Amino acid sequence: MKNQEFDSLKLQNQLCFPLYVASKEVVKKYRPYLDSIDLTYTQYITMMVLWERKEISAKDLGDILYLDSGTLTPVLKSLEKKNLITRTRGANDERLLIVSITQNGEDLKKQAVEIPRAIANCVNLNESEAVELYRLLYKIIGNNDNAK
Amino acid sequence: MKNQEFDSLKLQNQLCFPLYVASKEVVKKYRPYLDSIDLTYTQYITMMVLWERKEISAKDLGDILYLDSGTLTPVLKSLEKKNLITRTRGANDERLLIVSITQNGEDLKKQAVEIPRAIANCVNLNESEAVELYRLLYKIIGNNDNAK
DNA sequence: CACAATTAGATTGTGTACAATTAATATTTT
DNA sequence: AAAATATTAATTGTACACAATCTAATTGTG
Repeated sequence: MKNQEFDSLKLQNQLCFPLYVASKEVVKKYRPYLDSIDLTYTQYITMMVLWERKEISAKDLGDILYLDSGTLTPVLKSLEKKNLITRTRGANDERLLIVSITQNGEDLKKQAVEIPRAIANCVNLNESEAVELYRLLYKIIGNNDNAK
Repeated sequence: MKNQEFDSLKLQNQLCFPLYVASKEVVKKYRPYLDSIDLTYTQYITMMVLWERKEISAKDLGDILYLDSGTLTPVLKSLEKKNLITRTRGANDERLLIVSITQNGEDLKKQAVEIPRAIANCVNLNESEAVELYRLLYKIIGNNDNAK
């Protein structure tokens, strides 16, 4: 009886914990593939946005990736050092940092294209499970946005 | 046609990304509650194991939490400094670090018991969705173990 | 027993992740 | 227009997270 009131404090009963572990474990699965193209996971998701958008402000990039400038600034500097992106200021608004993909960055896309499939093969969810997980995760993320 | 081959590289099509974001966002929700009892998230999940087990080796703790000694060593030292745990060596095996909860650590449990409910109220999934998310996450984590 | 192999934890180095602060620029208000 | 406010990045400080390496202790093997 008395113990029941503490059951919620068991690791097994917390949704946050498997979320935290699954996230880390899946990111870890990317590492060998990302090592081969010399990107970290954070650099990789940054490049994924650039592969779609070519050019974007650091602000918009942070909104998409859920990362603030404290995280993004060093990531963007390291990508610039690898000549995958350039960092310039906005012409109309000097506060904006404009991130643009370079030819080098574009070329990297061809090497990265095999990665998602390789990962999908590691994460043994079937199609409908993956769709459902995707939906539930975005429900959590979406709720969060509303709270802002 | 040609573009389709790159669709997998869109952030929206990657399962890893919402997993990574949801994990961070949910952990972030814990922060105000954990601040009030002066614990970080990593310290909190460590204490959760201790609230159940009273005493455990650093090795077993790392296996449960999916953390290695590089992460765990400083976490345990900080918990020791707060007098929530003690760190001693195994009597039979000097290699083992035995982590034991203190009375202070036990007392903290009473203050922590409200946290899971508060978080559950933030994460707007209904019961069956939470159960399904839980199952899918552990399927991912479980698969991973098999690969080891 | 000796010695090779294994195991557990600590250390080192790199890279996030984020709160809080700061600096520069732009916008709004009076 | 001047002053107050807001916005964007960069910086600073703390805390993971993990690979790689190191040290000490234990176990396995001949």
